[in-house]
Amino acid sequence: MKLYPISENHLYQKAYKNGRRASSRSVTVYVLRDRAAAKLKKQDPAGRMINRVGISASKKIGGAVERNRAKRVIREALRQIDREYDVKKGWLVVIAARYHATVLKMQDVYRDLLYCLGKAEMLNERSDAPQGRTED
RNA sequence: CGAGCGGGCGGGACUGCCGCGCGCCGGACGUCGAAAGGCGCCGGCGUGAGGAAAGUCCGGGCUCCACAGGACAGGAUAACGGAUAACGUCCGCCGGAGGCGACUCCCGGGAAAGUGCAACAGAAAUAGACUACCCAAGACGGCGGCACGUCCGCCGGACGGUACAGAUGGAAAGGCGAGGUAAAAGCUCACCGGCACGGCAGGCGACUGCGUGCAAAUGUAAACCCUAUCCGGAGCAACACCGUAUGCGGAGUCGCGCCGCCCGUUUUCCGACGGCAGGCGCGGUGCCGGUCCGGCAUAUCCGCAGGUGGCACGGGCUUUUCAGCCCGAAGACGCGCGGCAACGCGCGCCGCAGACAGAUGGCAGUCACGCGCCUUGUGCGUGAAACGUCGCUGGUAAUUCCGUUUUCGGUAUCUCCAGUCUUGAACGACGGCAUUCACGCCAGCGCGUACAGAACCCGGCUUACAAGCCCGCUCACUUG
Repeated sequence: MKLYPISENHLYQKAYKNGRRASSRSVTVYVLRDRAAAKLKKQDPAGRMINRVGISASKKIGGAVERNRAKRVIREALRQIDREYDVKKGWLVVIAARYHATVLKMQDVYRDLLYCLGKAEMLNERSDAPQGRTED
């Protein structure tokens, strides 16, 4: 999956204010239905629905090295989840890193993120979902 | 070996799978398009963080503001000589301070232009006279004398003279000695110290040594200040271009006075009122990012939202034009030469990441290094203890030989007992698939591998930094 980043600040504000929220010890996830999803689908050369994702790591969790590390780990976890599960499309997803995201291993962040996405009702039921990983 | 001083290196490595940014190539794919091509997708190749990328403290390049005006304000620097594109950086050197020394220092204009401040203590704080010392001269008072005067002698206090002594203080207007005096004082002299010099010698110079002269001079300039030198301001969120048809926000299309054209209302006219293009003056506003002077502009302008460039070395040439070639460059590396050094010159060679929610990663494994465990080990080594054998010491019984009448003494062999780490004495050698302990090594297991992420680009400074390694020098000792 290619990541489509959110660059507009007001979209972050909307997601924080109006989005569904789910948090764990390493990440907090905000999701909000993307009003521009249809337009983006039309613009997309492949004509697919996409999620726009923004990963936020504040200065609270550390310096530039720690913030980058948190973002990379979260991005990698999200990539694996997207490959192994059926994530709903057409949403704004904002993931805010918390302090533990800088310390934990990717597998731990993966579990946290999966839990949060499930709680935010972003996962479609898929019969082969949990076992899909092994079949690959 | 020990204790230090100065400088440098280093910044984990590899493999597999899955990914990311940028560039190039390929594609029979998707989409937009008339096409060229754009955007995407798939595949391949190349490339992709630091010594500090950090702090943003200095200096430059570059960009714009009016190519940068005048004055003031403000800021920075501060011995001297050099290096450099430049610097507050670097090198050398001078004086001072610290250290036995290697060496170090966020030590370095002016307090004989002015203003200020100097707590406490102390008699006194930048000048004075409290205690103290002194009556030689002068003044005053008292007493006495006679030759009675503008006289002489004695005494007094301190009007007066002095600043030697006085426990303080960072500092008491040089120190110490001699002379000198009524008492004293650089008042005079010798030595030492200080300051000055258009004096001599050395050095490019700061300065040093010598000489001559002088007696004025407490500290503080990280108090104001003065002197010299330098600095226009802001920064890539600069700035340029394309879109600005659009959205949002802000300021405004102006105020007063005078002149005056024209129009309207009213009016018989004069005149009054209103409108309006223009001119002049004053003001306002904006810009010339501190202020003033001076200048420009005055109707639309400014800011924020998008994209491209800046910008990933620069420039030029060319029918290989998504390419090729050439030249240059405060840049990196190597060699040579010059210089004590910073550094310079010449030659060779390289010429190297680039986003805009921000790429350079995730996971697994192997190895390296460090630390811990080592009651994880049929592991290895060393040491100690224990054990065994031999030796040795003491005792003991028997036997041989010698001395001896015998008791007994000596000597050698040997039995048994006790001992062989501190004693009365011995206090050593060897051994092990075997016991215990300690240390080290090798495996094994576990943990750790720092500080930290380019954002226009260079030169410095400062700060952060795990383990490890190297070079030069100093002091102390000669075996703990």
